[in-house]
Amino acid sequence: MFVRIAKDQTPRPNSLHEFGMTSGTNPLVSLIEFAYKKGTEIYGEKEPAEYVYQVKNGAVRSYKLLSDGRRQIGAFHLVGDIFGLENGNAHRFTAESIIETTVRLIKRHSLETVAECDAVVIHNLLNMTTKSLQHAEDHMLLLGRKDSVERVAAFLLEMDRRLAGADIMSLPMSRRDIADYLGLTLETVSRALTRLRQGGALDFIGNTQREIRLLDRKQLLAFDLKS
Amino acid sequence: MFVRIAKDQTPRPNSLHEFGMTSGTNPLVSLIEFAYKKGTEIYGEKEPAEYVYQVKNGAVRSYKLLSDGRRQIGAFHLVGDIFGLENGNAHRFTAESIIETTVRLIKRHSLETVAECDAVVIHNLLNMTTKSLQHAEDHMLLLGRKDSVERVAAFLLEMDRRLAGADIMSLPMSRRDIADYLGLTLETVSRALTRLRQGGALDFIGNTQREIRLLDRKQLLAFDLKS
DNA sequence: CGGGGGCTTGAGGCCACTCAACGATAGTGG
DNA sequence: CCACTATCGTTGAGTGGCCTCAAGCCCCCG
Repeated sequence: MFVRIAKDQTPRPNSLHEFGMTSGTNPLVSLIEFAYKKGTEIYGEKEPAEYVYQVKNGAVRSYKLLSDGRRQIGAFHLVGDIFGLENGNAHRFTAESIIETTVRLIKRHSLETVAECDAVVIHNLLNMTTKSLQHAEDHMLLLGRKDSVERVAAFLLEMDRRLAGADIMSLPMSRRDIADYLGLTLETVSRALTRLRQGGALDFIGNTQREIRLLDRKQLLAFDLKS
Repeated sequence: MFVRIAKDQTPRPNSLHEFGMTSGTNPLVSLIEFAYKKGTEIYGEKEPAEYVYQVKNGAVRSYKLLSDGRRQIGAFHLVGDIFGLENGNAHRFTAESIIETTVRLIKRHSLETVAECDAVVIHNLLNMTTKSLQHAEDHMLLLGRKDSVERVAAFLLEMDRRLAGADIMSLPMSRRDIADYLGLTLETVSRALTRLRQGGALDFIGNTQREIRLLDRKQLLAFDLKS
């Protein structure tokens, strides 16, 4: 692991911009980068929330554990996503890198300082929190009321949307991660994928099973019978 | 159904206070009351969000539906709770009164107008949204990874906490509501309650089955093995 | 080449669901 | 006051979907 100060001043997918700040607005906000090897804990549940994070490269899982080891992944954070944003003082999830991952860090304290003065910033914080809430609400419906094939279909469509673009999507997470996200076991996820493949909705590419091409989005959407 | 202007000026559990406003601060905010009979829709999913609501009396369920009728209740709103607060323009749940219910209404537009000027108000909006998010996150763990008895135990403890006080808690919602909140069927909820009763964790009071006395909170907490 | 991790597939079991019957309660109208 | 009905809750029997356990394959990597 190594730390380095962000050098590139390209104002592209920039944390400051995400929060509604221009680079010049506030020199208080320190913006550093940090790299994690695959499977490294970024922060733990109930740890004090010192930083807010943005994925620059890689992918992150946020999860809760029960004492006997059962795990529920609440969200995957992909390139560009901001995570670890807490309103209280402690993190409510454990966050781990799924693959080799680089994140941008913002000191929470400095963000709060800015937020107090700047209505735009706090407005953006509200928008981000609302987005997380919306995702959680949809996920409750999935976890409470959908069967395994419906869950996997919804997952694929979500990843297709969020991995934005590529005809073939390359999933960073394992079957176990997907299972713990969908409230299933890895075997059930595998069987659901097989059924969808046999039904012609998708196909595996390459020799690893994490590259998937969606052949029939309509069929997947048919499993996504929202309201 | 009837509408009437709120007469009582007791500044006690007052919507304005909840949003961080004193009564005198802003005369723009209209504060009216509305009464719903049992089982009445307050607003529907995807309807434009014109009002924000606070339960004065009664209880409300917020739910999403799948096209084939499967229902997931995302939250119960009890006395004092604020609901229907959206950041976007549309409601993301359908809200229905569970029993005869009186709510206070605030025009969303007027709230937004105030929020733009008042940092305290928008800060409170952020806090409320965060609270909802936290609840949803915990509920995902329940729906994804807990068995039926654990879910029912968690539900009872939540209601015990939120119905605040009374030794005997009087649940406003039916077994079906509880089931749709916990991602179970009503029969499974009933069986879980029976098991907990036979285990000595609780007891039914009266001839209706909705009045429950918790006899052994420790036993219930033992099912609530969080992290 | 051996070992380990990830994925698939099969066999069997269990927990929650489905279907059904029954009792209790509350509301309704004669 | 008493049927009559509808609603709600419990309980039982049987089913089914997902989980558990296990084996085997493939790929990567030392």
